[in-house]
Amino acid sequence: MIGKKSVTSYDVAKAAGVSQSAVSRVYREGLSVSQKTREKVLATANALGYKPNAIARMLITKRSGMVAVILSSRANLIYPEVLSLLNKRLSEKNERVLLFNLDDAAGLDDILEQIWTFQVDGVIALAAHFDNESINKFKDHNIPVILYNRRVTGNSASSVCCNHEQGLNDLIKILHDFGHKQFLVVAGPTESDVAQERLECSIKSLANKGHTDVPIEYGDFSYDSGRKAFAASMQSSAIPTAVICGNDTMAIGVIDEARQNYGLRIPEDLSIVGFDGVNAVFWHSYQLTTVKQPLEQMTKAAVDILLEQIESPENPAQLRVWSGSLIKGNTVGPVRNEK
Amino acid sequence: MIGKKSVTSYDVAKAAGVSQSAVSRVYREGLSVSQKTREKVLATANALGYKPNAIARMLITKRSGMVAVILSSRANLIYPEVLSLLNKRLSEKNERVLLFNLDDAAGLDDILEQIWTFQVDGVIALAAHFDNESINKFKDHNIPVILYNRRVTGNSASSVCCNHEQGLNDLIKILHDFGHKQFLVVAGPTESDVAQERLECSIKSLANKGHTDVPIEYGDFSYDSGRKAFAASMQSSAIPTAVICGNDTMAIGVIDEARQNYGLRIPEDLSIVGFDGVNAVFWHSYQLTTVKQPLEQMTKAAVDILLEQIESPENPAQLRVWSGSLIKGNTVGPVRNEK
DNA sequence: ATTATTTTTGCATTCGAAGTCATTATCAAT
DNA sequence: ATTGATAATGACTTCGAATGCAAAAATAAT
Repeated sequence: MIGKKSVTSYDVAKAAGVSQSAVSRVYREGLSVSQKTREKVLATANALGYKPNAIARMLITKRSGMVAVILSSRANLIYPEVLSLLNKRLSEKNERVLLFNLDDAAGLDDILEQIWTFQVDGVIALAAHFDNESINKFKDHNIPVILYNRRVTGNSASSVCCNHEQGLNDLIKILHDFGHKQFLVVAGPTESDVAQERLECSIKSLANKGHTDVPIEYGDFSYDSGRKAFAASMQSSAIPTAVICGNDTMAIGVIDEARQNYGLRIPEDLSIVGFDGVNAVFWHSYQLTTVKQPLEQMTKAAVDILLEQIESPENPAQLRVWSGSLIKGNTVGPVRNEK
Repeated sequence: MIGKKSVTSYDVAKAAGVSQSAVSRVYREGLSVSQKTREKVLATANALGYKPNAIARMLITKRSGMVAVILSSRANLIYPEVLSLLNKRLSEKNERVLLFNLDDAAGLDDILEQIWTFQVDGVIALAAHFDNESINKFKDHNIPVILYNRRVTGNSASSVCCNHEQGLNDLIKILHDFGHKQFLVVAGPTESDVAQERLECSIKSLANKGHTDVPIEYGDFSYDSGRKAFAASMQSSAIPTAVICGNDTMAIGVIDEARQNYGLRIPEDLSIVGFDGVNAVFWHSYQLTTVKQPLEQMTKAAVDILLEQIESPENPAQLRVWSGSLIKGNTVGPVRNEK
């Protein structure tokens, strides 16, 4: 019962009375095989239950048909959706997803090692801990990399990004036009590039409107960290009337903290904006004003660019940026006149 | 520049002045190599940047070092967490995750095909559309399968499950003890086994307490479907005082629908329970009473059992069940006396 | 020192499909 | 019928590491 040996192309060849090469040709595109042989091979292959061995094929063709996707298990709620979209698109292109979790810088070497040995065709990276030095290693190994929401200096890797600057400009314009003057920025973890970029864009955009020295609290993208950040801010001297959060989940935390522990009404007493556009922003209790990342476009482009680079590695790296779409929720309103 | 050819064991062998076999042996466990050669090989390998080619190794050893994880992109929020945990545990055991998305029955054949050709060492399945017939095919291919929250008749596959019956008994006992008599069950999609089992357990448990002919509304595990289900129920003749939901996300939808469109207070006017224990149940606006799946235990066991079956395929399939832990939120209370 | 024993080592083969190349069959044109 | 052009075919080699086996070296026992 362990004698289950798999059917090989030789078995099919023998049974069909042709050569192994013939069998191989039948299973590849655009190779010269007569109609007769093709049918004969397909028939016997079917009868024997033959399936080409992907491993053997990888070895000789140097194409594994696998793309490494690297992500953090961080609280950033959009990653599951991104992953699902990526997987769908990649499988349309006949590539599989080999998944890697990168939570702290320590695990990086291990993952890189595996990526080399598994000879993946390409890499899509969504992880936070991913330094420039590592990115350059991929060029040495001739493995194309697409960065998701992370620009890189130099031309070593392509990237697809949401236009955080534009999104935050939109959000901050609304707040500014409503007359807000006391802001709080709740930033994501410092090791995250996305968090960093959103923070910088926020500061810059606020400065453009004449708001400087805006206080900053740091969180880790999680609900609880949003609550803590707001609570900390309320202990300080500068009480905000508008909070700009590094992502939606923290924004939701801020909403709950403000309501529960400070009796504030949203948006009458406090305006709050987030970023990402996760499902929960539409929930009635929150209705967060935020910017939705164009995930479909971004993932589609990520896959398209990656495949293009796999086919033609000499093509230059490219950067593509999409604007997010503003979601007008119910968490922003005119500043209340302090008595 | 395209001449980047990878360093092979032969290259190392030549440079180190030993045979290719020697190099190979250095990289495997428990094979006879002298201290001297080991060091010599390791040193030159390091100098040349040699990394064993996993593909070639797979071909000869018949172990791919990859486990297929099959999941639906369904709204079930715990999957991302499960996936992350599985990935972590599997990588500890030196196995990688090859990811497959199964959303409708149509895609199943394609996925199976890929699983055979990629010679994965095992499969962990969390997907809804996964019929018994397919499960049996794995036995033919000698590929062990672990089902997540899905029991199978016969002994063809192992499974790890949350004890839905116990969890629902706990929840329903609370509702019953509070005097509820008018129930509504909001079930998940019929094609999901988890949804099906939770529905059956709910019906049975309610019947044990003397509640029969309980109305049922069906959703698809999403927030919106929870809202719709509750709205539909309110159109009917039997107005519920307690709602038992097939998962947390739908329960949250029910809460919002009840509050927003029917002006009901939770739990004073309506009691609601969910199932899963996702993060959002702790959010202040909801504080859902629910049962948390023991994900850590389940994922750990899934991986342990899988590895065991990979090592010893003759071992019988096993079923392991854990009780979930009750989360006492704030969405359950005594039934209000109708005027 | 000699034999017996164990440990190291390299040769040759294997895994399964793909691709090169020379050969043969097929068909059309003259 | 003969030639030329094209399509189809199979023998053989390749990818890179693992392993059975026999030979060689190192060690132990006598």
